[in-house]
Amino acid sequence: MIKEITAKYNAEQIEKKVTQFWEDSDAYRKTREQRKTGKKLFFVDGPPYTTGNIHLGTAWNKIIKDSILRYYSMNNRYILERPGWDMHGLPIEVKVEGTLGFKSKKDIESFGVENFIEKCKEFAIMNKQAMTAQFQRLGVWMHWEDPYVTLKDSYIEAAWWAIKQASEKKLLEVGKRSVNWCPRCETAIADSEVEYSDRTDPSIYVKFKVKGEENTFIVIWTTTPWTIPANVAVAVHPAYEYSKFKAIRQDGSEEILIAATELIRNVLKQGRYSDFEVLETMFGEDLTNLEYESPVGDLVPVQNEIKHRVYLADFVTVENTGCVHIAPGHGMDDFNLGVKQKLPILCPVGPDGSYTEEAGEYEGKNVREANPIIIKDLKASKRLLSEGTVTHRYGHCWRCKTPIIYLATEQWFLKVTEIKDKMLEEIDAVDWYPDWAGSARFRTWVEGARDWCISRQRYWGIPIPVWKCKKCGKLEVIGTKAELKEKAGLSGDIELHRPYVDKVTIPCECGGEKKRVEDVFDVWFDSAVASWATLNFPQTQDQFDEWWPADFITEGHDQTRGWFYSQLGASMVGFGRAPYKSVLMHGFTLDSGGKKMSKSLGNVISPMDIIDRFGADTLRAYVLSSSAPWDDLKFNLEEIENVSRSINILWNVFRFPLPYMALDNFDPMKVSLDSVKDALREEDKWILSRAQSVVKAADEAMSGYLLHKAVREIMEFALDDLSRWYIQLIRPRTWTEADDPDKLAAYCVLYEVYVTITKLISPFMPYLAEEMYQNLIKNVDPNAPETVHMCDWPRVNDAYLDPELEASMNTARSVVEAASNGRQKAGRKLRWPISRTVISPESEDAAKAVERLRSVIMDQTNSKSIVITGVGESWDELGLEVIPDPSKIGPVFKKDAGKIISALQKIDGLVLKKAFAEKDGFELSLADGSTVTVTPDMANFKETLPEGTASAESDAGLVYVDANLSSELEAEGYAREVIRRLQDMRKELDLVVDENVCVSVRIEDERVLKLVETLKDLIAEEVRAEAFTLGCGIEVSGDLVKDWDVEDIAMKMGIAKK
RNA sequence: GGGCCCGUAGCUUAGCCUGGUGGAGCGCACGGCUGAUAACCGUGAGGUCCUGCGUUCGAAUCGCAGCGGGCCCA
Repeated sequence: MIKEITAKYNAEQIEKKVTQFWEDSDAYRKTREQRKTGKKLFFVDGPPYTTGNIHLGTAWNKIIKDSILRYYSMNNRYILERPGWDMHGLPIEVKVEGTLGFKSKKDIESFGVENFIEKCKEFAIMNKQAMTAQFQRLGVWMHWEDPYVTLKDSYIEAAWWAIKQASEKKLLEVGKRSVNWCPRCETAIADSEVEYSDRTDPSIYVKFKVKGEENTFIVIWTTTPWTIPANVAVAVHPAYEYSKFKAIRQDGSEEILIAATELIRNVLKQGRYSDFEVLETMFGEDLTNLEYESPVGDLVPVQNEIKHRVYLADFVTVENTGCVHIAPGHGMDDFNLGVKQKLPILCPVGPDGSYTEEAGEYEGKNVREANPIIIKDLKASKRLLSEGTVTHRYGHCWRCKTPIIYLATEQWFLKVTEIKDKMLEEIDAVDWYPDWAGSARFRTWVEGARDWCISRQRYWGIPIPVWKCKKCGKLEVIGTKAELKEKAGLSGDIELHRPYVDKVTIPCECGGEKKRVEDVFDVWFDSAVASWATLNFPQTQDQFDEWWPADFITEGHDQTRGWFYSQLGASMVGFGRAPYKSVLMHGFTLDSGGKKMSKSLGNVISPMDIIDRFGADTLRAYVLSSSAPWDDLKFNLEEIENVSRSINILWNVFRFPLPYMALDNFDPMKVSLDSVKDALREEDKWILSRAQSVVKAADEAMSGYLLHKAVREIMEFALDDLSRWYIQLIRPRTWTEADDPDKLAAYCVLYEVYVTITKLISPFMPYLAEEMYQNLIKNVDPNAPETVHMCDWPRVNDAYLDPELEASMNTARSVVEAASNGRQKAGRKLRWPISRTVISPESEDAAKAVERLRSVIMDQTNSKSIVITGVGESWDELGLEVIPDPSKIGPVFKKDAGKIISALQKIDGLVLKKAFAEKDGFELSLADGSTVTVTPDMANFKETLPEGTASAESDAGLVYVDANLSSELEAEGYAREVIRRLQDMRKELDLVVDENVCVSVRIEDERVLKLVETLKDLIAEEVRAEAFTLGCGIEVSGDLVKDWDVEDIAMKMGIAKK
């Protein structure tokens, strides 16, 4: 049977109870199991890093996923969705280093790689467990017991398999390149791991002395003085004009400088020269023979072995000097130019960011610390033209925030540039939500992509499965653990992590021994293989054949460069196609001011705090409804409170009929909607239609992943249509005590609508939906599915759809609002009945609507009758006031005009208007007995309201409220006032709803007393008074006695409990 | 510096694709209701639709330029 429920929505209690229920009933597993015959849907979860607690962004991400999957499941999709965990990589190494107090790789080496790896593993597993619990509290249904984890050997094999594919397809390459390097982590990092932020660096102009020319210098500019020891060339633009000019100082000293002509003034300003004289102009290409001397040759001997020259390059811009310092060991462009021109790739800097022996005098110094020393040396050798600082965007390591440097080192690359065209084709084959996520954003990113540096000189990651012969240099790429064991001649099991796998050697054909190259993969490569790793490929084939590729994935827009990209790249290598068919790109969570949440700004909001305060369903409803998925979400606590209030109303809606239904033993299994068909009122049909329309709208929204629209539609229906309207309309019906069909009809309709709405909210507010479902449906129907999440999504029932009725109800609601407005103008409270509400409909449709919903309007306006005039006609009781027009009367009647005006104002407008309608003049009698003829242009008309009435506009047309009181109406008004106050006192006494009482009421005003006496029985019945004394000067007593002022009439009321 | 997205009332937003007097919710003020009651309803005030220029009879809507915010990149 349907049960009564708690007065207040208590999220914590409900969520606890439902969680327990889901667990006890094995609800998740059964729900998936039940859809086994449905159409398959393969979802791949983008794995969060196991580095700590979940944050608002990851919460939103999982909530979106869960809502969509629940919706799909209810639509009979058989879903595969293992949650994933990204458990390798620098993010975790850096955290573990932090807890151990490590500062560099040396600390790790002395701690022992094996110990370090175990710590990383421990850390990742611990966080995985904590984060799992947090996701579960959000109500997210995924296969938590069997997630995919990147640290498992089987997962590692999935990555190895991919890299072997790359090798076989000649897409894997090893070579020396200039890469982003973190001197703290002592590893290469990918472009995608570089984070840009402002930083202040030196800004220096340096003079490179031209060989064989006295006192002549090329001027370059740099923000990295530490790269000067690695300089091998200067680049100029072939098409720019350059000048050789004499720069003269105040003291008369002179130098001959070379720079772009346009930038001469800048160079002069920087060097504080006072005058100049151009000696010669030329194009960049004319400068290529120029040779120059290193400014630090004395300190860095290797510099003296290099022939420094000027080269041409298109990347040179008209900034600073137009001559660019080239150090191929320390810059991407520099490196490329170096390769092209076969320049020496000088890189006198070690992995820890300190100069090597090659740097001569600077050996051992850290490059950042070396900046001021080099500046000092340049100054000493008179090669420094100017010195300053500049604040610019500079790359930092995404994990430890150390400023990156570029180092030319040996690295492994995936040759993305070779498969780029096919990748772009695949982008077009994928469905993107919104469309521009793929067509604009992702496409632009892929178009600009470079080869992907996938090697890292670290410990905690998937080891790169390449074994290299120490003797002959031959490389061997291993695809699986079995292959490795076979080739190495191993029998027992091995773990594929470092350092264990490093110990495995493979005999080489040449008689030598192959050892693994020491690098591990870029952690982005881990998640890149998730779509097949989660299907246990390459270990098994059947699941892969059955499910791959993914039907759907969804992640934040930062994943354009991340997971959307890495997956596409790896999958192109492995299978030559995209691993996903459709992608929803969602936004970021920002603080209320639109700034990103970060620890340093101190504006981070924990989703767990929100759940503790408001519950998971509230957080879910909030993040889903407050913005379109792809827009950023400005987190706003006030809005959470609003959503919380809305859910409380939904709870009240749900709760409202339960006591009555319980009292009446209403059993929806026995009384079907069909059986009360004939008793349905218009409003019943209306809410049934509305429910269908909402299902339709929600379906439409969900088909484009417009979760915000779906949730808004549903909530609006619950609040606006159900709570604010339908329930108000049916309240009196639920109070009738007899078993009349009218009440039953209301129950049945309400029940039907509740069943629908319970299912509608279930993907979005799964806990609340379950709580409602168990009481409303499972309690009365033992054959119903065990959980609401096993139910089918409501299907639109066209038989209930009645768009015309929905439109009519809107009109009727507008009329009621207008009447309410009119009452306010007339000063009559709703409690006091009015004799008539008059509606002057402006269209046939409006008239029909009002006619059809006459009884609704009558009830809600508390009117004794509803009068509808003809379409377009005014209410015939309106008066017509004549407004004379002095500007027309004056010229005709001159000094008599005043008399005419006052006479016109006095006559009945209706008479005058009628006369004008018949002929063009009216004989007006003046006060002195004479008559004049006035013409239609001399008078305007204004409608006037009868005494005691007021009007307001509605969608249907003008609405008039006749608030004039008859003694019957007045009696009822006072009676209602008395009833309401007695009810108030019953409430105060905390009486049970049907508890009888004894009531006494003293009214001093004789006239009012007489009026009230006429309705004494009604009052007694409404307040359940067994004994009711009413009179003037009587004794008032009881358990509660109160004095009241009712519209300036003093009353004393008492209630005595039985 | 580039790509994409966002900018509408104090706050959160609809409308923008397809041009025609900007609509909600919250908050505020006033009023109402009182067997959902720590709930609910009505009315009102509140808008340079980020700014400027352009297209057009007409621009929140289309175009261009700029400003602010976000993500990504250089």
